[in-house]
Amino acid sequence: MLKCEPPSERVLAQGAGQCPDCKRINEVLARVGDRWSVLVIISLAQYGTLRFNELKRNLGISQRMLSRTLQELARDGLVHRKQYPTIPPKVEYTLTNMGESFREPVNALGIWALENLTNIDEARASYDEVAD
Amino acid sequence: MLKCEPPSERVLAQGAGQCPDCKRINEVLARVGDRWSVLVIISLAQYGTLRFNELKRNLGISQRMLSRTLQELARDGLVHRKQYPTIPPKVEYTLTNMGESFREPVNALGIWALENLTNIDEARASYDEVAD
DNA sequence: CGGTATCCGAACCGATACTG
DNA sequence: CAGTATCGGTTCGGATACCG
Repeated sequence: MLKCEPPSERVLAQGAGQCPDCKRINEVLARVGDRWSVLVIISLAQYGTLRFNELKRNLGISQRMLSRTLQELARDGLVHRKQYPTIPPKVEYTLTNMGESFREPVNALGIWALENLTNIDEARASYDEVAD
Repeated sequence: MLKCEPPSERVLAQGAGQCPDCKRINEVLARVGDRWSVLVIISLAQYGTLRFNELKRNLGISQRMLSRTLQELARDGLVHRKQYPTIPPKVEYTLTNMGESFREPVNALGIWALENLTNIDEARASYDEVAD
C-alpha cells in the first residue's frame, strides 16, 4: 500500500517539505504521467509495433509533440526505437519490457476513465448548476 | 480492453482526427490526470479525512495549487468538501464514492511508479551516456 | 517518411501578499 | 485556518516551414 505521510523532522530539516513516497511518485509521474505518453503506450500496447505516422494518425497528436514524447519515452526506457536506413526512412516503435509492465496500470486507468467520463460530466453539470 | 484505432472516415470528416477511445481517455485525463490530483487522492485514500493544511503539509504543494486542485476534484465529484462555520474556519476533505473507485487504478499506478523509478533513472543515465 | 527549428499564444505553477 | 489575488518565469502544444 502506498503511504503518504508527513515528512519526518529530518527530511523537513533538509528542506524537502513533502512525504517521501509522494515525492518519488511525483518524480515518476512527471516523467511518464502526461497525457500523450499514456496514449502512446496504450496504442503500442494494442498494436505491438507502429510507425511514426501511424501513431500520429491514430492519436491526433501534432508532429512536434509526438516526436518529443517518443524521445522521452525512449530515453526513459519504456519504448524501443528501431530505424531502418532506407529511403524513404522507416522507423518502428515498440514497448520495451518496462513499457509492457506499465501497460497494466495504464490500462486500469484508461478503463476507469472510459467508465467514469459521463459521471464526471454529470457531477460538473450539477456542481455548476448549484453555483448559479 | 482499450482500443486505439484510427478514426473512421465519418469521424475524420468531422475534423476529429483521433480515435474515439483516445479522445475520451484524453478528456478524462485532462480532468483528473494531473500530478496533484493523483497525490491528493492517494492521501485521502490513506487517511480518509484531511484538512486543507494537513494536505498542504503532506504533499509539499503550494497553497494556490492545492486550492485549485481541490476545487476541480470537488467539481468533478471525486472529493467531498465539508465546511464547519467556526472561527477559525475548519474544512475537511474526503473521497466520494467515485473518488474511492478511482483509488484502485491510481494505486496501481503509484505502485508501479515506486517500483520503476530507479529503472527509469538508470535508463536515462545509460541513454544520456550513449549520446555523448 | 520522419523528423528538426522557429514562433507564439495559452496554460501551469510557485512565491508573495492580502482577507475573513 | 482556509482560502483569494496578482505577478512572473517556465512549460505546453499547435502551426508552419524546412531538411535528409
